[in-house]
Amino acid sequence: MQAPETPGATPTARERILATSYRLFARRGVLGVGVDEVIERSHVAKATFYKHFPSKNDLVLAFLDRREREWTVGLVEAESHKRGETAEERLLAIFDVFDEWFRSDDFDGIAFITVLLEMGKSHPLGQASIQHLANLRAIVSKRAAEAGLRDPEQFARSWQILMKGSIIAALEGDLDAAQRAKAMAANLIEQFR
Amino acid sequence: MQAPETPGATPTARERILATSYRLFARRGVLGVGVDEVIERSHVAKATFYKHFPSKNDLVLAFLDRREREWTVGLVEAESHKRGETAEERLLAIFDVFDEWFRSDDFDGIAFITVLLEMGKSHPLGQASIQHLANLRAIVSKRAAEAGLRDPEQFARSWQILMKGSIIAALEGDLDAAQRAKAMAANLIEQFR
DNA sequence: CGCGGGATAGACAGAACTGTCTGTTCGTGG
DNA sequence: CCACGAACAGACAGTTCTGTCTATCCCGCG
Repeated sequence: MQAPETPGATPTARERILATSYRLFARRGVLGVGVDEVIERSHVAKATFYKHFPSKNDLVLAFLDRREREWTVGLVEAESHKRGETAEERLLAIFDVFDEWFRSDDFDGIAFITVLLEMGKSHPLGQASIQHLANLRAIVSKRAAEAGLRDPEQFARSWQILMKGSIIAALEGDLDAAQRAKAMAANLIEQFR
Repeated sequence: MQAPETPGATPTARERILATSYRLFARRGVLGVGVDEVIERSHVAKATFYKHFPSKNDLVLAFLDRREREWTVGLVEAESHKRGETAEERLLAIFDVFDEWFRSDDFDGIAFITVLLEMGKSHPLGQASIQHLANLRAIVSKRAAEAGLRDPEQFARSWQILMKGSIIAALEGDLDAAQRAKAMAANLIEQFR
Protein backbone atom coordinates (compact mmCIF):
# COMPACT_ATOMS: atom_id res chain seq x y z
CA MET A 1 0.00 0.00 0.00
CA GLN A 2 1.35 3.37 -1.02
CA ALA A 3 0.73 5.74 1.88
CA PRO A 4 -0.78 9.01 0.59
CA GLU A 5 1.96 11.25 1.95
CA THR A 6 1.19 11.75 5.62
CA PRO A 7 2.12 15.35 6.36
CA GLY A 8 5.09 15.80 8.67
CA ALA A 9 6.59 12.44 7.82
CA THR A 10 9.54 12.13 5.45
CA PRO A 11 8.20 12.04 1.89
CA THR A 12 8.55 8.81 -0.01
CA ALA A 13 11.28 8.43 -2.59
CA ARG A 14 8.81 8.84 -5.44
CA GLU A 15 7.49 12.04 -3.97
CA ARG A 16 10.97 13.46 -3.46
CA ILE A 17 11.83 12.74 -7.09
CA LEU A 18 8.68 14.46 -8.29
CA ALA A 19 9.21 17.47 -6.08
CA THR A 20 12.81 17.88 -7.21
CA SER A 21 12.09 17.47 -10.90
CA TYR A 22 9.19 19.89 -10.62
CA ARG A 23 11.53 22.58 -9.36
CA LEU A 24 14.25 21.86 -11.90
CA PHE A 25 12.17 21.21 -15.02
CA ALA A 26 9.89 24.20 -14.51
CA ARG A 27 12.80 26.63 -14.38
CA ARG A 28 15.35 25.07 -16.68
CA GLY A 29 13.42 22.92 -19.11
CA VAL A 30 13.90 19.21 -19.58
CA LEU A 31 16.90 19.01 -21.90
CA GLY A 32 19.06 21.05 -19.58
CA VAL A 33 18.44 18.84 -16.57
CA GLY A 34 19.87 15.33 -16.42
CA VAL A 35 18.50 12.45 -14.40
CA ASP A 36 21.75 12.34 -12.43
CA GLU A 37 21.07 15.79 -11.05
CA VAL A 38 17.48 14.91 -10.21
CA ILE A 39 18.69 11.76 -8.46
CA GLU A 40 21.36 13.50 -6.45
CA ARG A 41 19.12 16.34 -5.30
CA SER A 42 16.32 13.93 -4.43
CA HIS A 43 18.65 11.90 -2.17
CA VAL A 44 17.55 8.79 -3.92
CA ALA A 45 19.41 5.80 -5.36
CA LYS A 46 19.59 5.41 -9.08
CA ALA A 47 17.87 2.03 -8.98
CA THR A 48 15.03 3.57 -7.00
CA PHE A 49 14.63 6.28 -9.58
CA TYR A 50 14.41 3.85 -12.47
CA LYS A 51 12.05 1.65 -10.51
CA HIS A 52 9.52 4.46 -10.24
CA PHE A 53 10.21 6.00 -13.66
CA PRO A 54 11.40 3.50 -16.28
CA SER A 55 12.80 6.34 -18.41
CA LYS A 56 13.37 10.06 -18.25
CA ASN A 57 10.43 10.47 -20.61
CA ASP A 58 8.13 8.92 -18.03
CA LEU A 59 9.38 11.35 -15.44
CA VAL A 60 8.74 14.30 -17.72
CA LEU A 61 5.21 13.07 -18.41
CA ALA A 62 4.60 12.80 -14.68
CA PHE A 63 6.02 16.28 -14.27
CA LEU A 64 3.66 17.70 -16.88
CA ASP A 65 0.72 16.05 -15.12
CA ARG A 66 1.74 17.54 -11.84
CA ARG A 67 2.24 20.89 -13.47
CA GLU A 68 -1.34 20.75 -14.66
CA ARG A 69 -2.63 19.91 -11.20
CA GLU A 70 -0.56 22.50 -9.37
CA TRP A 71 -0.36 25.32 -11.89
CA THR A 72 -3.22 25.06 -14.37
CA VAL A 73 -5.78 23.95 -11.82
CA GLY A 74 -4.32 24.89 -8.44
CA LEU A 75 -3.05 28.32 -9.36
CA VAL A 76 -4.72 29.63 -12.50
CA GLU A 77 -8.18 28.15 -12.24
CA ALA A 78 -8.69 28.02 -8.49
CA GLU A 79 -7.15 31.38 -7.61
CA SER A 80 -8.92 33.30 -10.34
CA HIS A 81 -12.17 31.64 -9.32
CA LYS A 82 -11.81 33.04 -5.81
CA ARG A 83 -11.26 36.55 -7.07
CA GLY A 84 -14.49 37.05 -8.92
CA GLU A 85 -18.21 36.55 -8.52
CA THR A 86 -19.28 36.23 -12.12
CA ALA A 87 -17.74 34.16 -14.91
CA GLU A 88 -16.61 37.33 -16.60
CA GLU A 89 -14.87 38.66 -13.51
CA ARG A 90 -13.23 35.32 -13.05
CA LEU A 91 -11.91 35.40 -16.56
CA LEU A 92 -10.29 38.78 -16.09
CA ALA A 93 -9.01 37.76 -12.67
CA ILE A 94 -6.70 35.31 -14.43
CA PHE A 95 -4.48 38.25 -15.25
CA ASP A 96 -4.58 39.48 -11.68
CA VAL A 97 -3.30 36.09 -10.64
CA PHE A 98 -0.64 36.34 -13.33
CA ASP A 99 0.33 39.78 -12.10
CA GLU A 100 1.07 38.47 -8.63
CA TRP A 101 2.72 35.39 -10.02
CA PHE A 102 5.06 37.37 -12.30
CA ARG A 103 6.21 39.40 -9.34
CA SER A 104 6.71 36.51 -6.96
CA ASP A 105 9.81 34.41 -6.42
CA ASP A 106 7.79 31.40 -7.49
CA PHE A 107 7.53 32.64 -11.07
CA ASP A 108 8.98 29.81 -13.08
CA GLY A 109 7.66 30.20 -16.59
CA ILE A 110 5.28 28.12 -18.62
CA ALA A 111 6.53 24.59 -18.70
CA PHE A 112 4.18 23.39 -21.43
CA ILE A 113 5.58 25.84 -23.95
CA THR A 114 9.15 25.26 -22.86
CA VAL A 115 8.82 21.51 -23.37
CA LEU A 116 6.99 22.03 -26.66
CA LEU A 117 9.77 24.24 -28.00
CA GLU A 118 12.50 21.95 -26.74
CA MET A 119 11.09 18.73 -28.10
CA GLY A 120 9.09 19.82 -31.13
CA LYS A 121 5.46 19.16 -31.75
CA SER A 122 5.83 15.67 -33.19
CA HIS A 123 7.71 14.28 -30.18
CA PRO A 124 5.53 12.52 -27.58
CA LEU A 125 6.46 15.13 -24.99
CA GLY A 126 5.55 17.89 -27.42
CA GLN A 127 2.22 16.21 -28.06
CA ALA A 128 1.60 15.94 -24.34
CA SER A 129 2.40 19.62 -23.90
CA ILE A 130 -0.05 20.56 -26.63
CA GLN A 131 -2.70 18.54 -24.83
CA HIS A 132 -2.01 20.28 -21.54
CA LEU A 133 -2.30 23.64 -23.26
CA ALA A 134 -5.62 22.53 -24.72
CA ASN A 135 -6.80 21.60 -21.22
CA LEU A 136 -5.90 25.07 -20.02
CA ARG A 137 -7.81 26.56 -22.93
CA ALA A 138 -10.83 24.45 -22.03
CA ILE A 139 -11.03 26.19 -18.68
CA VAL A 140 -11.20 29.53 -20.43
CA SER A 141 -13.69 28.25 -22.93
CA LYS A 142 -15.97 26.93 -20.22
CA ARG A 143 -16.00 30.25 -18.42
CA ALA A 144 -16.64 32.09 -21.65
CA ALA A 145 -19.70 29.91 -22.19
CA GLU A 146 -20.87 30.62 -18.63
CA ALA A 147 -20.46 34.30 -19.27
CA GLY A 148 -22.70 34.00 -22.30
CA LEU A 149 -20.04 35.06 -24.76
CA ARG A 150 -20.45 33.88 -28.31
CA ASP A 151 -18.14 31.29 -29.83
CA PRO A 152 -16.37 30.31 -26.61
CA GLU A 153 -13.89 28.09 -28.41
CA GLN A 154 -12.63 30.84 -30.71
CA PHE A 155 -12.71 33.27 -27.82
CA ALA A 156 -10.53 30.96 -25.76
CA ARG A 157 -7.95 30.71 -28.54
CA SER A 158 -7.59 34.46 -28.69
CA TRP A 159 -7.55 34.67 -24.92
CA GLN A 160 -4.77 32.14 -24.74
CA ILE A 161 -2.65 34.20 -27.12
CA LEU A 162 -2.75 36.89 -24.45
CA MET A 163 -1.89 34.43 -21.70
CA LYS A 164 1.08 32.93 -23.52
CA GLY A 165 2.35 36.24 -24.81
CA SER A 166 2.24 37.86 -21.41
CA ILE A 167 4.06 34.99 -19.72
CA ILE A 168 6.85 35.14 -22.27
CA ALA A 169 7.06 38.90 -21.85
CA ALA A 170 7.34 38.42 -18.11
CA LEU A 171 10.14 35.91 -18.60
CA GLU A 172 11.96 38.60 -20.54
CA GLY A 173 11.60 40.88 -17.58
CA ASP A 174 8.45 42.88 -18.31
CA LEU A 175 6.78 42.81 -14.90
CA ASP A 176 3.74 44.72 -16.11
CA ALA A 177 2.93 42.21 -18.82
CA ALA A 178 -0.14 40.92 -17.01
CA GLN A 179 -1.65 44.38 -16.82
CA ARG A 180 -1.10 44.98 -20.51
CA ALA A 181 -2.70 41.66 -21.30
CA LYS A 182 -5.63 42.35 -19.01
CA ALA A 183 -6.44 45.56 -20.84
CA MET A 184 -6.46 43.73 -24.16
CA ALA A 185 -8.47 40.93 -22.58
CA ALA A 186 -11.17 43.31 -21.46
CA ASN A 187 -11.44 44.52 -25.00
CA LEU A 188 -11.66 41.00 -26.29
CA ILE A 189 -14.62 40.32 -24.04
CA GLU A 190 -16.39 43.30 -25.54
CA GLN A 191 -15.80 41.91 -29.00
CA PHE A 192 -17.34 38.57 -28.10
CA ARG A 193 -20.30 39.81 -26.13
CA MET B 1 40.32 38.49 -48.42
CA GLN B 2 37.00 36.83 -47.71
CA ALA B 3 35.04 36.77 -50.97
CA PRO B 4 31.46 37.99 -50.34
CA GLU B 5 29.77 34.83 -51.59
CA THR B 6 29.73 35.02 -55.36
CA PRO B 7 26.37 33.54 -56.39
CA GLY B 8 26.62 30.29 -58.29
CA ALA B 9 29.95 29.36 -56.79
CA THR B 10 30.25 26.80 -53.98
CA PRO B 11 29.66 28.61 -50.69
CA THR B 12 32.59 28.93 -48.36
CA ALA B 13 32.91 26.63 -45.39
CA ARG B 14 31.82 29.35 -43.00
CA GLU B 15 28.73 30.05 -45.04
CA ARG B 16 27.80 26.38 -45.20
CA ILE B 17 28.11 26.09 -41.44
CA LEU B 18 25.90 29.11 -40.92
CA ALA B 19 23.29 27.91 -43.39
CA THR B 20 23.14 24.46 -41.80
CA SER B 21 22.95 25.68 -38.24
CA TYR B 22 20.28 28.17 -39.23
CA ARG B 23 18.06 25.39 -40.47
CA LEU B 24 18.72 23.13 -37.50
CA PHE B 25 18.69 25.64 -34.66
CA ALA B 26 15.56 27.42 -35.86
CA ARG B 27 13.51 24.23 -35.85
CA ARG B 28 15.02 22.23 -33.04
CA GLY B 29 16.57 24.72 -30.68
CA VAL B 30 20.20 24.79 -29.67
CA LEU B 31 20.39 22.16 -26.94
CA GLY B 32 18.97 19.46 -29.17
CA VAL B 33 21.52 19.97 -31.94
CA GLY B 34 25.16 19.01 -31.43
CA VAL B 35 28.14 20.47 -33.24
CA ASP B 36 28.89 17.05 -34.72
CA GLU B 37 25.61 17.10 -36.60
CA VAL B 38 26.19 20.63 -37.83
CA ILE B 39 29.66 19.64 -38.99
CA GLU B 40 28.53 16.53 -40.79
CA ARG B 41 25.64 18.22 -42.58
CA SER B 42 27.82 21.17 -43.55
CA HIS B 43 30.41 18.87 -45.15
CA VAL B 44 33.11 20.59 -43.23
CA ALA B 45 36.06 19.33 -41.23
CA LYS B 46 35.96 19.66 -37.49
CA ALA B 47 39.09 21.80 -37.42
CA THR B 48 37.52 24.15 -39.94
CA PHE B 49 34.45 24.50 -37.80
CA TYR B 50 36.42 25.38 -34.68
CA LYS B 51 38.57 27.75 -36.69
CA HIS B 52 35.54 29.83 -37.62
CA PHE B 53 33.63 29.37 -34.37
CA PRO B 54 35.84 28.84 -31.32
CA SER B 55 32.92 27.38 -29.39
CA LYS B 56 29.35 26.33 -29.92
CA ASN B 57 28.29 29.45 -28.09
CA ASP B 58 29.91 31.58 -30.74
CA LEU B 59 28.03 29.71 -33.42
CA VAL B 60 24.72 30.25 -31.63
CA LEU B 61 25.44 33.96 -31.31
CA ALA B 62 26.17 34.12 -35.03
CA PHE B 63 22.95 32.22 -35.67
CA LEU B 64 20.93 34.70 -33.61
CA ASP B 65 22.48 37.57 -35.55
CA ARG B 66 21.59 35.97 -38.83
CA ARG B 67 18.10 35.26 -37.57
CA GLU B 68 17.69 38.94 -36.89
CA ARG B 69 18.87 39.87 -40.38
CA GLU B 70 16.79 37.27 -42.20
CA TRP B 71 13.69 37.03 -40.05
CA THR B 72 13.28 40.20 -37.99
CA VAL B 73 14.46 42.54 -40.72
CA GLY B 74 14.17 40.55 -43.94
CA LEU B 75 10.79 38.98 -43.29
CA VAL B 76 8.88 40.85 -40.61
CA GLU B 77 10.02 44.41 -41.16
CA ALA B 78 10.60 44.45 -44.91
CA GLU B 79 7.60 42.40 -45.98
CA SER B 80 5.13 44.25 -43.79
CA HIS B 81 6.57 47.53 -45.05
CA LYS B 82 5.71 46.56 -48.61
CA ARG B 83 2.14 45.72 -47.75
CA GLY B 84 1.03 49.07 -46.45
CA GLU B 85 1.19 52.74 -47.30
CA THR B 86 0.87 54.30 -43.87
CA ALA B 87 2.68 53.40 -40.69
CA GLU B 88 -0.55 52.10 -39.24
CA GLU B 89 -1.23 49.83 -42.21
CA ARG B 90 2.30 48.57 -42.00
CA LEU B 91 1.85 47.73 -38.35
CA LEU B 92 -1.22 45.65 -39.04
CA ALA B 93 0.41 44.08 -42.07
CA ILE B 94 2.82 42.34 -39.70
CA PHE B 95 0.05 39.90 -38.96
CA ASP B 96 -0.67 39.39 -42.65
CA VAL B 97 2.96 38.41 -43.05
CA PHE B 98 2.60 36.10 -40.05
CA ASP B 99 -0.49 34.55 -41.57
CA GLU B 100 1.37 33.55 -44.70
CA TRP B 101 4.39 32.48 -42.71
CA PHE B 102 2.36 30.24 -40.39
CA ARG B 103 0.92 28.45 -43.39
CA SER B 104 4.16 28.02 -45.28
CA ASP B 105 6.63 25.18 -45.08
CA ASP B 106 9.23 27.66 -43.94
CA PHE B 107 7.47 28.25 -40.64
CA ASP B 108 10.12 27.42 -38.10
CA GLY B 109 9.10 29.11 -34.88
CA ILE B 110 10.59 31.98 -32.98
CA ALA B 111 14.20 31.21 -32.27
CA PHE B 112 14.75 34.03 -29.78
CA ILE B 113 12.13 32.67 -27.43
CA THR B 114 13.24 29.09 -27.90
CA VAL B 115 16.81 29.96 -26.97
CA LEU B 116 15.65 32.12 -24.09
CA LEU B 117 13.58 29.28 -22.65
CA GLU B 118 16.31 26.72 -23.20
CA MET B 119 19.15 28.70 -21.67
CA GLY B 120 17.42 30.90 -19.12
CA LYS B 121 17.57 34.64 -18.95
CA SER B 122 20.84 34.90 -17.05
CA HIS B 123 22.85 32.86 -19.55
CA PRO B 124 24.71 34.90 -22.21
CA LEU B 125 22.60 33.31 -24.93
CA GLY B 126 19.45 34.15 -23.01
CA GLN B 127 20.64 37.72 -22.66
CA ALA B 128 21.37 37.89 -26.37
CA SER B 129 17.89 36.58 -27.15
CA ILE B 130 16.31 39.21 -24.93
CA GLN B 131 18.28 41.85 -26.81
CA HIS B 132 17.10 40.53 -30.17
CA LEU B 133 13.51 40.61 -28.95
CA ALA B 134 14.04 44.19 -27.86
CA ASN B 135 15.32 45.01 -31.33
CA LEU B 136 12.17 43.56 -32.82
CA ARG B 137 10.10 45.61 -30.41
CA ALA B 138 11.97 48.73 -31.46
CA ILE B 139 10.72 48.29 -35.01
CA VAL B 140 7.14 48.26 -33.73
CA SER B 141 7.79 51.18 -31.46
CA LYS B 142 9.25 53.24 -34.29
CA ARG B 143 6.23 52.62 -36.49
CA ALA B 144 3.88 53.44 -33.65
CA ALA B 145 5.62 56.77 -33.27
CA GLU B 146 5.32 57.41 -37.01
CA ALA B 147 1.63 56.59 -36.80
CA GLY B 148 1.26 59.24 -34.13
CA LEU B 149 0.14 56.82 -31.45
CA ARG B 150 0.76 57.80 -27.87
CA ASP B 151 3.34 56.06 -25.72
CA PRO B 152 4.96 54.02 -28.52
CA GLU B 153 7.16 52.09 -26.11
CA GLN B 154 4.25 50.82 -24.03
CA PHE B 155 2.25 50.21 -27.17
CA ALA B 156 5.05 48.08 -28.59
CA ARG B 157 5.18 45.95 -25.46
CA SER B 158 1.50 45.13 -25.74
CA TRP B 159 1.86 44.59 -29.45
CA GLN B 160 4.67 42.16 -28.90
CA ILE B 161 2.53 40.12 -26.54
CA LEU B 162 0.25 39.52 -29.51
CA MET B 163 3.15 38.64 -31.78
CA LYS B 164 4.69 36.14 -29.37
CA GLY B 165 1.40 34.64 -28.36
CA SER B 166 0.27 34.10 -31.91
CA ILE B 167 3.54 32.47 -32.94
CA ILE B 168 3.32 30.02 -30.05
CA ALA B 169 -0.31 29.29 -30.92
CA ALA B 170 0.74 28.60 -34.51
CA LEU B 171 3.43 26.24 -33.28
CA GLU B 172 0.72 24.35 -31.45
CA GLY B 173 -1.14 24.04 -34.72
CA ASP B 174 -3.55 26.98 -34.71
CA LEU B 175 -3.17 28.20 -38.28
CA ASP B 176 -5.56 31.10 -37.76
CA ALA B 177 -3.57 32.55 -34.90
CA ALA B 178 -2.36 35.51 -36.96
CA GLN B 179 -5.92 36.54 -37.80
CA ARG B 180 -6.97 36.39 -34.18
CA ALA B 181 -3.97 38.47 -33.20
CA LYS B 182 -4.65 40.97 -35.95
CA ALA B 183 -8.16 41.61 -34.68
CA MET B 184 -6.84 42.28 -31.20
CA ALA B 185 -4.08 44.41 -32.67
CA ALA B 186 -6.55 46.63 -34.49
CA ASN B 187 -8.29 47.17 -31.19
CA LEU B 188 -5.02 47.99 -29.50
CA ILE B 189 -4.34 50.70 -32.04
CA GLU B 190 -7.68 52.28 -31.21
CA GLN B 191 -6.74 52.31 -27.55
CA PHE B 192 -3.50 54.13 -28.22
CA ARG B 193 -4.74 56.62 -30.73
C1' DC C 1 13.14 -13.80 15.33
C1' DG C 2 13.47 -13.88 10.57
C1' DC C 3 11.95 -12.71 6.15
C1' DG C 4 10.84 -9.65 2.34
C1' DG C 5 10.15 -5.17 0.12
C1' DG C 6 11.95 -1.01 -0.64
C1' DA C 7 15.60 1.76 -0.30
C1' DT C 8 20.72 2.57 -0.32
C1' DA C 9 25.54 3.48 -2.75
C1' DG C 10 27.89 3.21 -6.57
C1' DA C 11 30.28 0.65 -10.48
C1' DC C 12 29.55 -0.02 -15.18
C1' DA C 13 28.21 0.10 -20.30
C1' DG C 14 27.49 2.55 -24.32
C1' DA C 15 26.37 6.53 -26.59
C1' DA C 16 26.77 11.47 -27.38
C1' DC C 17 28.74 15.82 -26.38
C1' DT C 18 32.45 19.62 -26.86
C1' DG C 19 36.81 20.63 -28.05
C1' DT C 20 41.99 19.40 -29.53
C1' DC C 21 45.29 17.72 -32.52
C1' DT C 22 47.79 15.43 -36.46
C1' DG C 23 48.63 14.89 -40.96
C1' DT C 24 47.01 15.39 -45.90
C1' DT C 25 45.25 17.61 -49.99
C1' DC C 26 44.19 21.24 -53.03
C1' DG C 27 44.05 25.74 -55.32
C1' DT C 28 46.08 30.11 -56.05
C1' DG C 29 49.39 33.94 -56.26
C1' DG C 30 54.24 35.16 -56.62
C1' DC D 1 56.98 25.66 -59.89
C1' DC D 2 56.64 26.29 -55.33
C1' DA D 3 55.00 28.00 -51.05
C1' DC D 4 51.30 29.08 -48.28
C1' DG D 5 46.75 29.22 -46.48
C1' DA D 6 42.51 27.00 -46.15
C1' DA D 7 39.97 23.10 -45.96
C1' DC D 8 40.02 18.15 -45.62
C1' DA D 9 39.42 13.37 -42.81
C1' DG D 10 39.33 11.57 -38.67
C1' DA D 11 41.55 9.93 -34.20
C1' DC D 12 41.51 11.27 -29.57
C1' DA D 13 40.58 13.12 -24.74
C1' DG D 14 37.53 14.14 -21.26
C1' DT D 15 33.05 14.88 -19.77
C1' DT D 16 28.19 13.95 -19.40
C1' DC D 17 24.12 11.49 -20.47
C1' DT D 18 20.72 7.55 -20.00
C1' DG D 19 20.00 3.25 -18.35
C1' DT D 20 21.56 -1.47 -16.07
C1' DC D 21 23.21 -4.10 -12.46
C1' DT D 22 25.21 -5.81 -8.06
C1' DA D 23 25.39 -5.94 -3.39
C1' DT D 24 24.10 -4.10 0.97
C1' DC D 25 20.99 -2.28 4.43
C1' DC D 26 17.01 -1.20 7.17
C1' DC D 27 12.40 -1.53 8.85
C1' DG D 28 7.94 -3.42 9.61
C1' DC D 29 5.18 -7.49 9.88
C1' DG D 30 4.03 -12.23 10.66
